[in-house]
Amino acid sequence: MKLGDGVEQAIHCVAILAALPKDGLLPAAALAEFHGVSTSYLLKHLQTLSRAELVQSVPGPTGGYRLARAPEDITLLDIVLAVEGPEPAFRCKEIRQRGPNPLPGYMFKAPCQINRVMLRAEKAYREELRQVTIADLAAQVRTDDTEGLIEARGCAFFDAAMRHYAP
Amino acid sequence: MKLGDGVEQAIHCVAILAALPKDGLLPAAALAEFHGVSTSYLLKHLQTLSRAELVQSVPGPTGGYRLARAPEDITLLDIVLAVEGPEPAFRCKEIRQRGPNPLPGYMFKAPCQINRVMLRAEKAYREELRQVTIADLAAQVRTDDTEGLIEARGCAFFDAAMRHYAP
DNA sequence: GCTGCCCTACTCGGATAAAGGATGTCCGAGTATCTATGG
DNA sequence: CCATAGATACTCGGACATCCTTTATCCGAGTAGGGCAGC
Repeated sequence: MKLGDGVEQAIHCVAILAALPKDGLLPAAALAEFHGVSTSYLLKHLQTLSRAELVQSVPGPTGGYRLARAPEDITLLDIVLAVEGPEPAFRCKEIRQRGPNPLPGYMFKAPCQINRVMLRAEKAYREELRQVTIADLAAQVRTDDTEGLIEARGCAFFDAAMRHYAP
Repeated sequence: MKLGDGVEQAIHCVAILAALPKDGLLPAAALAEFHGVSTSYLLKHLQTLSRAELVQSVPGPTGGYRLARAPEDITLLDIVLAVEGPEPAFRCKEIRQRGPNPLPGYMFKAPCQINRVMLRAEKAYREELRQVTIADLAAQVRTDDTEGLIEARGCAFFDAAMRHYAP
């Protein structure tokens, strides 16, 4: 039961991308430097997000990353599943069917109770994440940032690194 | 986001232990054979459960494992936390505070929104597991096992391997 | 002076090494049973 | 015949290799912009 650091990085990056204007564009190197993490490693996760069609990659010298959808349409669950993989954390190996003298398989047509409960718990977990969008997150940050300092830092950063997307 | 196989093994073992009589006792080798898993590896997890005081270990030639509490007092959450560790799956590294020109720490007295949401989701996950006891699980299995075949297999197995606990 | 072409430099993308944790194995400490011996 | 002491064999417990997933890195493919030559 451990989530990789990539999840946190990915979420923060998507949140940053959501904060810049419609045609904004940020290269991976800038995102990595801003968060103080390894560029090449962050690229890996950004590529994953790109394959999941959460962010869009623009190649070329003035390229970078931008959101592929509106912030309201990206949930935390989308990001977590993209980075960590969609399969559930608990995977029933059906060890109840193994052992020296296993009963025939049709005896176990009812799903393993343990598996059911574990998946139900995981469903609750995902449901919580599904209800939070990147837009919600941004709104919360704006509420907390009463003095506007965090936003100011972001603007300074954008000025230095941001590019414009010309479709 | 991946749970080790040890979790499944541990839960099944606790469920088996809950099914035998009050003074019943099963050695780890028997549990491993019944589930078709590595004995030494299962021992590792049984020791963990023992340290968490979910099961009780009895040394000696007629020793083995038994439950340390009533099945009603053991939840799935207890087992999962014992095996996987109590710390949350998502650990906020506060990368928002890192980077080239970080703002002073007091700016971030409000907890990271991302962290808050992730922990809330995990709380929901744990709450689901907390509400299911080993006794509930056993009751469900009995309901599904209309023909009593699974129970019969269990009895045959117990006859061969079970010992009695003399306090 | 303007236009078109080529070269360069910077971006993302996937394939490739290194590290950490999970998995699997081994040997040591302890105890109830069995055996043998003495009363 | 009974009790007791010792040896034995089987149990759990923790320390030790091994493997695989995760983490981190590097080099290659592609593209927009700038420079240069030609018109």
